Amino acid sequence: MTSELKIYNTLTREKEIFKPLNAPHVGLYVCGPTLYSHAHLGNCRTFLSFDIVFRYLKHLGYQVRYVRNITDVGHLESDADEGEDKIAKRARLEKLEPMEIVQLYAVDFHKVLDDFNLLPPSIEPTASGHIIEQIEMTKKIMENGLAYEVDGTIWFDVEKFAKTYPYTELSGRNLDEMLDGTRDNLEGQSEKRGRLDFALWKKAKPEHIMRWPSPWGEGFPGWHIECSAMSTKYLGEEFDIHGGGMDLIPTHHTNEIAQHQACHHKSPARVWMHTNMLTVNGQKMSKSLGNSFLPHELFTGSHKLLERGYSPMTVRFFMLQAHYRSTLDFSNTALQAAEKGYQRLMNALKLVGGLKTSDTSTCRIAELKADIYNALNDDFNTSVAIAGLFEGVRIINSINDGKDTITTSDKDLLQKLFKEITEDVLGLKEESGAGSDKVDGLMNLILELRKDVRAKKDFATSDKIRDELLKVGIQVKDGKDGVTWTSN
RNA sequence: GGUCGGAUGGCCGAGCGGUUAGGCAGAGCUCUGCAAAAGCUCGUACAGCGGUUCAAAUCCGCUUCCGACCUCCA
Repeated sequence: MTSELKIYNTLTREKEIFKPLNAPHVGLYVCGPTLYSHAHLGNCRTFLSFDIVFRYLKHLGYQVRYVRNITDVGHLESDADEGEDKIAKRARLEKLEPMEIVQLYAVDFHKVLDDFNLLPPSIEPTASGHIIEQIEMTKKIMENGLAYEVDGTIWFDVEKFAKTYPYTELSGRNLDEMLDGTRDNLEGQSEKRGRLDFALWKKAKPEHIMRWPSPWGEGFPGWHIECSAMSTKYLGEEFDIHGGGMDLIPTHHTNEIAQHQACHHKSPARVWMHTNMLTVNGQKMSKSLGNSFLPHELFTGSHKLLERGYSPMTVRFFMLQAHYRSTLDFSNTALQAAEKGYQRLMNALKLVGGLKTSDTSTCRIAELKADIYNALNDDFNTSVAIAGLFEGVRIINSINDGKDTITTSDKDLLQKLFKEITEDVLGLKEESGAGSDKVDGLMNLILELRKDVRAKKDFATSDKIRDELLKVGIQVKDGKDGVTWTSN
């Protein structure tokens, strides 16, 4: 019926047919957030993209174990040796326990992802909960001769590693140029042998709050080792998909692969997926540039660049209208367009169940279904899938207007398709107050009264009801077959 | 500076060798007490300059802009 699922693999730079290592099981690992501040919208886009991957794989019948870590230790501010743990620094500033901060942002993070209707991952491991695994992995890399100790800190020997393994495989960079470009700065970097070397384990300074005992003294794990340790623990030495934001490719993911190979002599993931950045006025949204949006600023419209607020589902739909490997630019007009489109889609979804059926169909539902699945199979092309859905919207409205007809079996197919793609795969849901018994009851009463006054041609009262309802976000529509209403 | 990506109609955004993307906005029509909604019709775009080809938004080259990475970043 439809094509096979193809996924763009950063490693090979092409779309490949997806073949799980141990079907029907699929292992998916995504680099999660570092919890030292609120997650901004750019972060959300990445997790949303992988939410689609997770949902669609499940929809196709795979049993997916989706692991997304939480980084609550490590992550140095710079790779200079006076680098300070980001979380510890923030803790000192706010006079809070590091774990208190982590907790604060973790709660916020989960709340936001829930607002966006992201499915929780199967496992959400924390770095602090896997110190032992990280130490064990570091030991093994040392045994394999690819790491060395300098004063309680363990460094990964990139140049030595690169003699037997393709270190720059993922980034496509030229190793010699990378070494050339940085060699000048080696002075003052006395601890490590090569400028590209990175820490697997860092010695803790006396003032350092987060610290754990290790064979090399008290310290904390390096910036990349957590993902290697945790992905191996929960998904095995080799698994199907590893993902994250594009900006992780040259350093984090490159080093992750290196560590993993140095330890297990094989590459961790078969497919590497990377999402593109969210931009504002053409520039990457990032904390350091100060152009990042917090989700709640977007929902309430409190950000200075926003004219008003936009609902989580509007934003979700907006992001899904672009492909995950393209940049997506954020603006008021784009958001407003998405809001309208999203509402139109949801209205059709509500309409489809009540469509009148006929003996014949004047629309081709099977074809529409194939188009949508082909789009999703083509590297999760939600943009094209949504275009297909809008073709369905047109069909639904047209049947509803009595201009097209549909058979019972076609209607069932269309309804199933709409429900599954919109709700299960794209994760869009109705978010208005509609649907609750109380609101429905109130609306039925109000519309009943309005019907009475209209029968008496009291249009002044009739219009007043309609206008006042509109002010609270409920739109009344007088159709041929009675009155309907929508809420936003 | 090095490396790698982009430039698509008023806006957002797919497509990446030949066929309509889609959404929003705009215009007209139908329906309607009015409105809204919905349907139909219309806008015929691919940064510029060369080249390859029967055929290019899509491939190649050059130019101009823009961005990302090279330092933590989703």
